[in-house]
Amino acid sequence: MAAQPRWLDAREDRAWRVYKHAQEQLDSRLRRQLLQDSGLSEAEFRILAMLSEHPTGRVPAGELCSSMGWEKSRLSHLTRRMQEQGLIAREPNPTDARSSLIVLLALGRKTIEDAAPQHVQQVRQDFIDVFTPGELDLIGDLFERLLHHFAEEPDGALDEA
Amino acid sequence: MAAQPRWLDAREDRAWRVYKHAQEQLDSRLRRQLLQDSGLSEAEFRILAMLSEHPTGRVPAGELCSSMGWEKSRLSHLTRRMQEQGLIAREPNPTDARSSLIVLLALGRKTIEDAAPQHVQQVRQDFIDVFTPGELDLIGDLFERLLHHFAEEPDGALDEA
DNA sequence: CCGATTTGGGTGATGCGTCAACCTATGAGA
DNA sequence: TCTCATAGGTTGACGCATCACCCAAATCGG
Repeated sequence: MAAQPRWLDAREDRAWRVYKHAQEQLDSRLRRQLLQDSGLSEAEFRILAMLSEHPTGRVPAGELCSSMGWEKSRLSHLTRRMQEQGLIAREPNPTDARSSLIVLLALGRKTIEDAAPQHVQQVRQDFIDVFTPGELDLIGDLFERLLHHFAEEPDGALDEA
Repeated sequence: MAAQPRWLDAREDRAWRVYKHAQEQLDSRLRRQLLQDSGLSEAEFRILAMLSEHPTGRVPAGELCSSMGWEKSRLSHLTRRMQEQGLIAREPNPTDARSSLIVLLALGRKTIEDAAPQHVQQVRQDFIDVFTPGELDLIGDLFERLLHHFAEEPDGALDEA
C-alpha cells in the first residue's frame, strides 16, 4: 500500500523545510530566553499566565488541560514540580472529590509578573515585529485553517485512500 | 527596566496564539504518527533521511550538526542510541582524528525507506494539502523572513531599547 | 440501590534535549 | 618546536513530555 507516494515537489518541499526550520529556531530562542531571564519553561509560563488571568487564581486541573490541549499526566507532572518550587498549590475541589484545584501562590504571581514583560518583548522581537499587520492576519487565517482541519480529522485517519 | 511593555493587541495576540496552537498540534500529530508506524522519532528520521540522500551514506558528524542546526551533544546522544539500535555506526574520520563519521547501516536504510512514504503522506495530509500553491509560497516567504531575522540577531540582543 | 462504565487525576519507566564540564586533536603564532 | 586557543566530540545530571497503567469518585442502567 502507498507504494508510490507523491513526494513533495520543489515548492512544497521548500515551504515545509522553511516552516519547520524557522519554527524550531523560534522555539529554541524563546525557550532559552525565557529560561534565562525567569527560570521558567514555556509550559510553566503558560500555566502561571492562565492562573493569573483568572479572577480567582484557582482553576480546576481539567480546565487547564483542555484549554492548553495537554495530556492529563503532563499537567500532573508539571504541577507537582511547580508545587515543589512554591509557585502553586494543589487542593481538593469541593464540588468534585476526584478533581483538584490548581492555586496560584504569591511567589507564582510575582514570578509571572516579573517574567511576562520580557517574554512579550521577545515574542514581539522574534515574531510579531517581523511581519506587517496584514501578514499577521494572514498567518492567523492560514493556521486557523490548520486547526479546523485537525478538528475534523481526529488524528487517526489515513486509511481510506 | 521595561516597566511598561507594549502588550500584544488583539490582532497580534490572535496571530500568535493561533500560530502557537496550530504548530503544537501539528508537531504532536506528526510525531505520534511517525512513531507509531515506524518507531522513529523525528530527529532519528531526519538523520536517516539525510544519510540516505548522501551518495556515500557516510557523513561527518559536524556536517549533520550544522545542517540540522543542532547542538553537538544532541547529535552525540542521539547517534549513540541509534547505534545501539543498529541503525547507524560511528567510525573515526581518517582525515581528522577528532571527528567521527556517521555511517548508514543496512537496517537504517531499510527503516527509512519503509518510513518515508507514510511520513510524506502525513505531512501532505496535515500541512501541504491544507494550502494552495500560492499560500505555500507565501508561507515560505514569511518564514524565510524569520530565518533571516534570526541570522541577523544572534540570540542575545534585547538590551538597547 | 447495585453493578458497570466513565471521568478526573496520579505514577513510574523511558526517551529526548539541554547545559555545563571535560578531553583530545588541531592549528596558529612566537 | 612549544604554547595556547579553538574545534570536534563525549559524558552526566537534569528537566520535560509521553506512554501505559492504576485508582477512586461519579454516573448511568437496571
